[in-house]
Amino acid sequence: MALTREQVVDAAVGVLADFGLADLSMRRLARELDVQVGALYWHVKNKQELLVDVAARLLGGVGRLPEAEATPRDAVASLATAIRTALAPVPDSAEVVQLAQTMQPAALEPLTWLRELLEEAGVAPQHSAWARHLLLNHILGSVAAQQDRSSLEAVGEAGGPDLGEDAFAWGVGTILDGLGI
Amino acid sequence: MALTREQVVDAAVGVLADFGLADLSMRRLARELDVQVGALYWHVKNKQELLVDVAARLLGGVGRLPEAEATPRDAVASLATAIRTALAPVPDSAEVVQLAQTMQPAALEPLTWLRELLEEAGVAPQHSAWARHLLLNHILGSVAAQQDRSSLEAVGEAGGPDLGEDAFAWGVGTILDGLGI
DNA sequence: ACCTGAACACCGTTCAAGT
DNA sequence: ACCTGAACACCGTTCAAGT
Repeated sequence: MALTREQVVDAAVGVLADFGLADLSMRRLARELDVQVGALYWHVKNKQELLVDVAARLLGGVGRLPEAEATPRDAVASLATAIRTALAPVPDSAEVVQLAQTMQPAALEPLTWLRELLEEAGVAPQHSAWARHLLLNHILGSVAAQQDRSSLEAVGEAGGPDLGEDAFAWGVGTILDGLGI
Repeated sequence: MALTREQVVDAAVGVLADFGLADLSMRRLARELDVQVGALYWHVKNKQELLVDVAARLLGGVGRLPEAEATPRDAVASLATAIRTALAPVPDSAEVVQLAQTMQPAALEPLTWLRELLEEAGVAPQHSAWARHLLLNHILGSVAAQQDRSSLEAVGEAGGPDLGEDAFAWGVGTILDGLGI
């Protein structure tokens, strides 16, 4: 039975989740799938395009409205937290999402919802794109910092102050305060 | 006359500034310096350590207090802007600084001043490390987004909304508002 | 349509041996 | 002290040729 693009993305997500981006090579993927490297290029144009699919898959489980929120501000905070929760357990997920977002912004739906919710919460349309970026940089930075910290700990080095859930929630609150919503 | 570590860092900064991180390889550097690859490893432990030096050099021109600022808040905003201005013209500088900051936070002095100025401006010590991260993620995200935009334009693709100086200043203001300083 | 085999043009790092 | 030469173990991508 022929290999599918789905299977290639599956394998890529698996390697990323288990070993990180440094180990996610086309050749490693080919080995994992018992196929020659060249075969992958029939299913994906190149590695970057594959990573866009990987990022989309990582965010695939993030729903638009997990539950009816009390306030529009809570809806924004809740989506930001859902995105962070989806990325947190996957090493280097922030880098992958950043790359995907640069190459194909429309492919990452939950990130576009962020802007819509911000506008619904009262952010002016001229500022909502900037506000989305502000929030997204905080989410991705928070995920990356936490992962760097745990990998340094694994090597026995100190990792600076804790940048876990508390810092994340505080940062989201600070940004939303600054936006006046 | 023998090669020096300074010259290796110089060459690395040059290649980064002119061609970007993708072209900054140890072998490319060796070619540029008319030397064999192995020679570089007498002067630097590995590529990552070299990139920490590159990042420190990029931020080396950022002074602690460019001028007496009217308010502590202005001092923070002014340092943030100076950091951004130093990084903006160098492709992939945000990635390099992020890497360096993860590996050797103390090596990047201007980034540590950020926290001090935030405390002087009234941010509580328990929050100043988080606040510094918030601001730094905005600076680096803003630099990266602007550079991605211009490289997409060079390839003839649309790059989304403008994320230049206006967006940067607005973001800094929003964060400082959120901090209540 | 889908894959193999093989090549092209690269990487970072190490290290005996030379000067 | 400082560098060369050469190797080791990798990369992403392409493409004729096979089935």
